[in-house]
Amino acid sequence: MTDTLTTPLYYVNDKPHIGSVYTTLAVDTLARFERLQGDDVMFITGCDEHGQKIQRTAAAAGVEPQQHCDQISAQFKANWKDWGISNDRFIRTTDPRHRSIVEQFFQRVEANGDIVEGRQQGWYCVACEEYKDDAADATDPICPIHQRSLEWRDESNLFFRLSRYQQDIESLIAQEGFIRPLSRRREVERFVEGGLRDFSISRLDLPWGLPVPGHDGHTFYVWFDALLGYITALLEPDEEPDLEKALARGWPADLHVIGKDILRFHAVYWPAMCLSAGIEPPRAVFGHGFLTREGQKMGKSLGNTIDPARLLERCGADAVRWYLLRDIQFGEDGDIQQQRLLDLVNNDLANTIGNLVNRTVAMARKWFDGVPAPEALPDTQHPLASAAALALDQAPAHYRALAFHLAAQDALQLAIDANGYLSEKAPWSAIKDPANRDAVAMDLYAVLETARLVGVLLAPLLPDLSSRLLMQLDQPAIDWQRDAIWGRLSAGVPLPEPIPLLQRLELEEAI
RNA sequence: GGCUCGGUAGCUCAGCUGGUCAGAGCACAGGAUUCAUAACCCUGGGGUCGGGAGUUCAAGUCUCCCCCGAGCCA
Repeated sequence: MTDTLTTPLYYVNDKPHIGSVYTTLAVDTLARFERLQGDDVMFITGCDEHGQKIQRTAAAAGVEPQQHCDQISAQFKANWKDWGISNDRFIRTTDPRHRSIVEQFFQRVEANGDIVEGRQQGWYCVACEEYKDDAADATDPICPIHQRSLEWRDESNLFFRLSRYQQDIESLIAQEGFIRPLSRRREVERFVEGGLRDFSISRLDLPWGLPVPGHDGHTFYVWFDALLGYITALLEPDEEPDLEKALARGWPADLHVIGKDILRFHAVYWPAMCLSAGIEPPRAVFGHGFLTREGQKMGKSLGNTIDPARLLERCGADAVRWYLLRDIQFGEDGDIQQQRLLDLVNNDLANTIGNLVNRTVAMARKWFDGVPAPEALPDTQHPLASAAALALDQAPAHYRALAFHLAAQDALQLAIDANGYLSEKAPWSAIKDPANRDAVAMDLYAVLETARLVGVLLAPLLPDLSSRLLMQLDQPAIDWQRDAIWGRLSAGVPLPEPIPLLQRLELEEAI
């Protein structure tokens, strides 16, 4: 059974921004968690490359649309590599196989009687790729989102008969867990209650799009073809594009993770399209919040955007992942603050966790040449074993619920407990009396074992830091089922000289 | 303009169905300690819970109105 997880297929209008990174880091964390659990995961990301907006952006840059798409999507691909994203697929909607999948899908929908011709006239925003509801006699209406003039369109389009799926969609979104977080569900419910209207799925005279089979001059509306990318992505590399084969490789998707702004497309339009084609709708959609910066909305016009590449270079993936996923409740809006990023990364990662490992390994080496081997290993009654059991019990549920901030807390609290335990036992004093040697050995073993479990707990969230941590204990984690258990740390083995897990961040200038 | 979500200590937020709910972390101040990345441990100050009215024996916690922020729609 494959768990299919997706990010949105990012629009190649511009290079990756921090919001795309945020979404992708979250899905990466979930994907890593599931793999550690032993689940078979299909993690999909990619790019959405059609539409008038792309065509015009390319024209403005003086290049062919395909060339533009090649450039931008290559940036996305490289970007995910730099961030260490563990995606299994990177799909581009200009992949030739995608066209074939879209055609097959469309034919099913049409055969089902859900495609009708209609006339659409009104004011259109190219940036939104959407018709607006401004009055026909309006003079020079402006798109409220993009602050740009709308264009008058009057054309014959193909429509998808969404209205036929009113009941199906109502019962789908009523399902527990289909729309998450729960606080976002009502918004969609209200929209659906208002009555679903058929929507246009094609455009005339738009060369940069996939042609609609059997309807000369029509190309698919970007949204119609983009969402199908989730299915195309399931194909094995170089596999012939067959819809059934693709579906067999991991459909339905278990979870689409998206920004809250495109919830409707994923929770309403897309499931209806699937139903029409006789395909199971996705199992769940998670709409997360937006990021602001120092209390302000980020935007080009404000000049306060964050360049992800620069952020990565300055801070490193561990630090950014920790800050974004531990400090912001995934689902809610969040504010990025540089000082706070520094405080949290330095306190939590460098001081609390990093220093815990460093000091404990140092003591173990100094007095025992490695992991101590006390006469009796601390059993599950040990206070740290109880603390670890609690964290190991809670963290999986937190990861599964995409409550990354809570999963982070689970691991962090365990490290805090271990630091507290060290203070309480003060092995550096106790060791001065040879009579205490075995007690100290037991204490240090317990703390090292706790540190190891902190590393295991952090593996999905901070893969790099986690592997460095486990390396220092000479216990690389491979499998959660096997390693997330108290007492697995081998006693009596030598330990390498400790290296600080994470250097404290110092940022003079703004990121 | 309509809908949805949010507005709790300087900052980020917990507070479910109303009665130890006024909390945590960070920041700040003081103390203790030396194994360690000037790290770790302990203690403390600080908020009329966006504003107003109402329901109730009792309201961050319910109702109504208003203000601010975000998203969706018009």
